[in-house]
Amino acid sequence: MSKAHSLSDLARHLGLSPATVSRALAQHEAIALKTRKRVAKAAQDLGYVPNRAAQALASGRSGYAGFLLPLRGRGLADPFLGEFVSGLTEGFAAKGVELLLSAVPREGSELHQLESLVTSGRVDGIVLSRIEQDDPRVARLQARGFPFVAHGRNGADDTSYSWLDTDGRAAFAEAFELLYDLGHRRFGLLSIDDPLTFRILREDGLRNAFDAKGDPGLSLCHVSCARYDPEGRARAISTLLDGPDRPTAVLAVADGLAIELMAAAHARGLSIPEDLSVIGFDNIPAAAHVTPGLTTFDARIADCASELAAMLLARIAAPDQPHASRLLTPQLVLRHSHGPAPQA
Amino acid sequence: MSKAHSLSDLARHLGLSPATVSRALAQHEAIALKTRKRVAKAAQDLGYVPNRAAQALASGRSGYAGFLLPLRGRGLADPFLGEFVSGLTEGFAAKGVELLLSAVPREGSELHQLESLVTSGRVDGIVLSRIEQDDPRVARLQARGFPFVAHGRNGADDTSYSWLDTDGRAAFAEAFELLYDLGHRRFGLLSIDDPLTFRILREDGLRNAFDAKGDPGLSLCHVSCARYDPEGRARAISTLLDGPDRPTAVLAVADGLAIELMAAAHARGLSIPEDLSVIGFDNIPAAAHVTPGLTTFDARIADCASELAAMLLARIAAPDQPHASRLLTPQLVLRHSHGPAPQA
DNA sequence: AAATATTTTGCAAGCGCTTTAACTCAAGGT
DNA sequence: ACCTTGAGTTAAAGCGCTTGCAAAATATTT
Repeated sequence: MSKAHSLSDLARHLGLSPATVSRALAQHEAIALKTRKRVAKAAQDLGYVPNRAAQALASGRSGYAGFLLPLRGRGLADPFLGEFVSGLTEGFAAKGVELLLSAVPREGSELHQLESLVTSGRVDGIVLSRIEQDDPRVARLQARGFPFVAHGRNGADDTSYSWLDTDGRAAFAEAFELLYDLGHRRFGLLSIDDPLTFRILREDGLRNAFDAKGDPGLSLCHVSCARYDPEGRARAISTLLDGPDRPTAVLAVADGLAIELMAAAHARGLSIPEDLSVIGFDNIPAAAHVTPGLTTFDARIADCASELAAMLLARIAAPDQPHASRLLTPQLVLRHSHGPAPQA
Repeated sequence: MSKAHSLSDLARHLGLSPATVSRALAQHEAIALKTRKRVAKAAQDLGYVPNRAAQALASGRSGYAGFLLPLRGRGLADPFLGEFVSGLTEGFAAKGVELLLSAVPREGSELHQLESLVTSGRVDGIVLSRIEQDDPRVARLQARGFPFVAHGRNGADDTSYSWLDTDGRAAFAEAFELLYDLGHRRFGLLSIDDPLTFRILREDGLRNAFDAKGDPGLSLCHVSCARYDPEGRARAISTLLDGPDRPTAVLAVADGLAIELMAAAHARGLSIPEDLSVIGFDNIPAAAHVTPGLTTFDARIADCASELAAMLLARIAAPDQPHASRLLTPQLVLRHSHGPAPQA
């Protein structure tokens, strides 16, 4: 049994035309079911695997989905990205699509990369993560009419593209209520200063809940730092911990920040949760391993990612459908980094 | 200035033939440097980006490198894989190549996946990680004469393919000496039971150093567990910790195992390093964050990965060159999980 | 100036597949 | 018996690029 290396080999072997074989393999309705089965069997037996480049060239679709991996920061060693990309890969794999990981150089322009990814036809669609306010990537892709889905959204009810997001606003409000009920009155908010929408929404959630109390005894110390600047983070944490009237409870917009805060607190001889309650966001694996376990919100990152993969494939298949959006409510994971406010 | 969407558009615009433009963009020597510059400028100005599928089809090279991501286990949330894939992506990106992440389904066959990846022409080369003894993937790829590089090696001096490895044998011997000099005599070895070569080499290193002492007062308790089985790990750890003559020093073949061991020891009221010294391998980020900091070997995973990327590209470019191999010596990172043996 | 060497460019043939439009053939209708 | 119809199949035209070979243009030699 000789191997079939190309469609026409296979067609010849079957006594059919390449056109029919191509359609049969693609499960076209027009081809008799019997023929389809016969072709599938022969393909299997002869070990025929279609050439991807030829398929792509002829059909105009590459069969790949793209993700831009920022090399700034920790890359996939960032627990968020690791889990996210893993989830994407799995979500796409379920539909036989592979993920093209395109690295954004440390100093390079993400937009330029996007442009080339799109116009070279390397991918049929793109997943964007960590959406910023008025994200230029979104604008660019929209202008091109290129299929994409985003993890995160520009405004609270943006329907101009397809997105999936975790309701950080509700989550932070919930966290505030929890801590308030535990007697906390001096709050800290540890955030970042990029225009990432997730931190803005989380901050909003806290601030709204805070303001809604109308309690004059309440204070909120909001500090933020650059995302990739360890010293900046240390400074922000120091502002929180070393100022007068140190907060008794701090919400951090991401687990990584929360964990750093905990370490800094320990270094200062504070104990958690007795002296300081800390709540994070995302539920990265480290949150469970740290001592005490970090109370945080489970964003189910991998699930979000595979859902996004499915959404993208749907968009690619039907670009004219209205945009889908999905707001997931993260579950509060109660561990041991929060507790009653210390007695004054 | 109208956009050039295809090579021939660009050629027409320049008054050259597509052939010349193609060669000019590829920096062929045969094309006058002046022409090359002129073409490059025009391409830039008109925003021309070559179609990747067409290039691939015509040239027979896809321009992608492949990596099989096992979905079993933690995917990229596994700190090793996250760092590794990050490093690969970066290494390839440096040469303008992208990484195709092909997921291996939880229950699927990695070999089948490999086969299809290769014969469909989706990738020009493949990076294999976590090599096993007599790894079937290696055999398959060798049989096909398909370019690949491996992280890890079959035997200590295998020259039948290109690999890069971390000298775990030397490392574990070094760790043993360190602990021996600190007075430890009862040793534990926490390993896994897959036929992965890295654990075999590390075990070897320890055992050789152990045997070389010829000290009758020395004992070694070697336990192992399945890689993805939490209960199995717990059992193995229990064997180590709860048996008679508990070891005073344990080497774990991977940081993850070491960290689990530390947690289990803490749970049993043992303190580290007073009651038990622990040394791991890889230096994953968590090793630094755990308390006490884990003494381990820095495998510089990301660097290995980018080096592997470069090696693969070299192989793809010159498949007939002799195989390269590289043995890196990991640095011992002294933190606080090891110390003098407790007094009997 | 002719002949030869050298550099530079172009022609044309694919690469292996998809897809439009057309074709064949057997069954059903009148 | 003839036309219609629709199911099943195919011929042929690309998709946008690379590349072997040949041709044209220019430089060098005699």
